[in-house]
Amino acid sequence: MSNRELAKIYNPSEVEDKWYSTWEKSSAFEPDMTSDAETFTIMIPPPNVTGILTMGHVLNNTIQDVLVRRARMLGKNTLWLPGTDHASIATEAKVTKMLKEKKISKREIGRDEFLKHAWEWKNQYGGIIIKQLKKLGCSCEWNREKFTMDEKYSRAVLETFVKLYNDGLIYRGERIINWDPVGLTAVSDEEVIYQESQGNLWYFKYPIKDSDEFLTVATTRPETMLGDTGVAINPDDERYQHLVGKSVILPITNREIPIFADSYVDKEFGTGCVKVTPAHDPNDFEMGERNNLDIINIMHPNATLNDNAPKKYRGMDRYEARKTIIEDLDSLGLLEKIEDYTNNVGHSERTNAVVEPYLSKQWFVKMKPLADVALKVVADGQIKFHPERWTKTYNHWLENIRDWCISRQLWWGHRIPVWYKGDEIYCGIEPPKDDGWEQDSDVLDTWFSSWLWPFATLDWPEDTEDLRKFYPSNDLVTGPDIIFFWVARMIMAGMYFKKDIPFHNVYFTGIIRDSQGLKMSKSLGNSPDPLDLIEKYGADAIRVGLMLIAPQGIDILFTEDKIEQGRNFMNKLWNSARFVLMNLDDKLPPSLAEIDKSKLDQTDKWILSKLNRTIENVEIAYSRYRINEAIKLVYDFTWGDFCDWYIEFAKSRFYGNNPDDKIVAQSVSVFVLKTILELLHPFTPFITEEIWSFFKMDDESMMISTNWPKPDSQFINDAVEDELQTVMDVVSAIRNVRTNLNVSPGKKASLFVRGDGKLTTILKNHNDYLDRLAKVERLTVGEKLEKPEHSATAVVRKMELFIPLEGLIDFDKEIERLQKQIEDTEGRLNAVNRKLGNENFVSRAPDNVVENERRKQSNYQENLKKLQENLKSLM
RNA sequence: GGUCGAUUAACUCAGUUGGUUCAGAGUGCCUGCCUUACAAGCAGGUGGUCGCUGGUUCGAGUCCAGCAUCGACCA
Repeated sequence: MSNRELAKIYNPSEVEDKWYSTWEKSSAFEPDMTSDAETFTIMIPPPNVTGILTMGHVLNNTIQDVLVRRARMLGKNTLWLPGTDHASIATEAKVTKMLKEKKISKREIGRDEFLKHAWEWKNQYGGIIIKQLKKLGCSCEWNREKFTMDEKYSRAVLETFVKLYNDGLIYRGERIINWDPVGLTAVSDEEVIYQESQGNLWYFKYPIKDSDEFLTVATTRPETMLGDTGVAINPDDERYQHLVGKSVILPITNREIPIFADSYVDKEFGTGCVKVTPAHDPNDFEMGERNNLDIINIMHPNATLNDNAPKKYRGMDRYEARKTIIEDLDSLGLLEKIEDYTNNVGHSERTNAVVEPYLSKQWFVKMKPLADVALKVVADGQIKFHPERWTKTYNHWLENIRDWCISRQLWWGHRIPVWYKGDEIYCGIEPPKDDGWEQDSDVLDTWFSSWLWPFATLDWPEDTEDLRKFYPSNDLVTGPDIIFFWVARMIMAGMYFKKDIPFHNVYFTGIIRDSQGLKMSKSLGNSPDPLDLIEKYGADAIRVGLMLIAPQGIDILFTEDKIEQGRNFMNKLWNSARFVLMNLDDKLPPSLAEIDKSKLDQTDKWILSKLNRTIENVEIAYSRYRINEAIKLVYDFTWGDFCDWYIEFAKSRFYGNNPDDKIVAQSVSVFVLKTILELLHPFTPFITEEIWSFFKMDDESMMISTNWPKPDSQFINDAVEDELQTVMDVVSAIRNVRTNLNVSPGKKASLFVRGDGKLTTILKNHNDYLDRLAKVERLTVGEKLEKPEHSATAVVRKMELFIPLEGLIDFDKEIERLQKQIEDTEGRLNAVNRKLGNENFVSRAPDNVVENERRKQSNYQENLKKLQENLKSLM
């Protein structure tokens, strides 16, 4: 114990860095490799190496830290493994931009030189977010920090590629993929974000060959008509049956293309005739395959028109070409009409460019076999989702899974381990030995490395001790927005490569929004910098403020006053500790275990009962992953029970003249405070460690490695809780009277209580407390006591309280007050009477429920009678 | 169009298995207090037909159906 006093106001910045480095120095975050204790593992969702801390990260990582710190206190061998991913597209874009500013062209310097710059950039700016997580208090095991492009990790990525290739689950194919014409790379289906936009539907007339007739097609992308190689109609469509087998002359190009029937065509949409462009639309591509159509690619990778287009259009951007083609068809008299049309346009997640469906040769993973296993382990409960409803989304995606395009036309990432020589293909971790081979120039999708995160971070495929000890992990905490990108794929990878689930529980957080309900984003500028908030309020305040409003999987509207609530709570806790400390003698009191239990005051028993009840409920909350409930319980206990009542009760004993009792009060205060610190530590690590240092005994460890409190049911005592509740109700009633009648707070009053002896004895026994908390100077009780003149009245638990306030009492106010109470009681009584008047209720509801209603009825009746009598005596 | 959420006090949100103070918390607002832990505080108070309409039930904020509004994801 230290003799220092606590400052009047808690100052977080003074203590946070101090404790963080103390923890790090003492290896508090490291697991014990010699221990046989049960392990607890969390793998951090790796933030982008280019990223900075957002409110989303704060939410997510606070939850992880809460789980991890509690597990550590529960004595588990705990590993929270941190790291970052290489974020292929984002990083490459950033580095390219940086080079451009230095007038260096990526293409000119070439791949190797570019990668040198990229690594330099990564080493210099990457991982800022890691330092920020430390500011937040995250107790990650930094010695094991991983990056998805570490040497060992990269090897794991290549290993999985080669295995999947050899197992026939990876193939190369020419398909329509989502092409990002700005990033100049393919992206997967999941990386396309659809946004509704106001467009048009253009109706074009295509002349039918050897006829004066036309056939009208509708399209949202007129420029693709240059690549049309057919026109399709539904086979059941009576209107066009006669045209099947004939052909149209494609305007502008004057190419002859067939009219054919395909059941894909929707009779109701547009005219029921569809222009078919196999090289530029996935559905058209499939129709093309079914019907042996030509494939004509009319675009360069940057979405300008290529040499397959007529000369006039070559080199035009797709939108310029669109405009020109519409004009040209119009002047040919082939533009029938234009309709407004709302369609969903796909944008690249990274560059926001409009994605072009584009025919291209790419690498794919065959997903069906992987998906089936992943479905099973969630369906049979091996992996649980919290909240559970996300399993529906998960199942739906997996049941309709499509193959995963994993090649990216980028340099920053894991280069595809495939080499070509003529028609020969070689796939292996090491390059082929002989000459003449050329490696595939593409890299792999970043998610193709992060889906291995749960085990590649433990140095798989090596059979390491870490891997044996810490896989599978326990909990994954992440946002539902990456359920497909990451969660589902990790489950697939775990089952395929490790033959075991990667984690047991998945906790899906909500998404943080601003007060308008908008998603926080850099471009909107509506996201506060968490570091500013930490600076201003302290990390603990942010953590607790956020946890209080973060129910499972529900979006969170963030405003700074939530953090203020957290800060206020920290200050309250600080001051309660300050109070306890300043009422100790020179040393810590004996521990609760050393105190003779028969010496405990009723208020001691009361707070211990409340405390143990709280611990029990906190346990239940954790078991259900109700993190917000757990913190709320501790918050309410600390503020509402310990500070508002127990400490106030204890003042009588601290300032009284019974030294033995004072020591008991000290012991209980310290015990309860320390238990609060234990319950709070996962949420507010810094302040609790700081306060702990003032109260810890010499043989006790740091807060971070103390034991998690166990509920002790022998302390739970309904009778004592009820007894103290009576006292508290009387105190509240007197305060109410005093305030309403404008009695100055310091003025002492007498109290006369008429009521049952059993109840009034309780008040007698707690006379001191009534005095201290309600300024009751003299207490008189009796079953037949006369109501003193000029007294205000209140009814509490069938007792009538009379407070003589001669000269002070304002009769009108008192009448008003009583009338209000009468009205309130009448309302309650009516409700009960209605219930009991219902014969069905009385005969069919369980006895205890009916009994309870009867008890309420008689209470209300009695109270009402007393209130009415008292009112009458005033009128 | 499909799936899943949300709708409770002026605001932001809790509310488990339908039944005990279940109609709550924080913020705001009103009144009074710098009461020797804390004004980032204390005491007291004002706020609500629990989105709408039906149904099940002795009993519905809670379960079911439909509808409305908002949102997310998917097509």
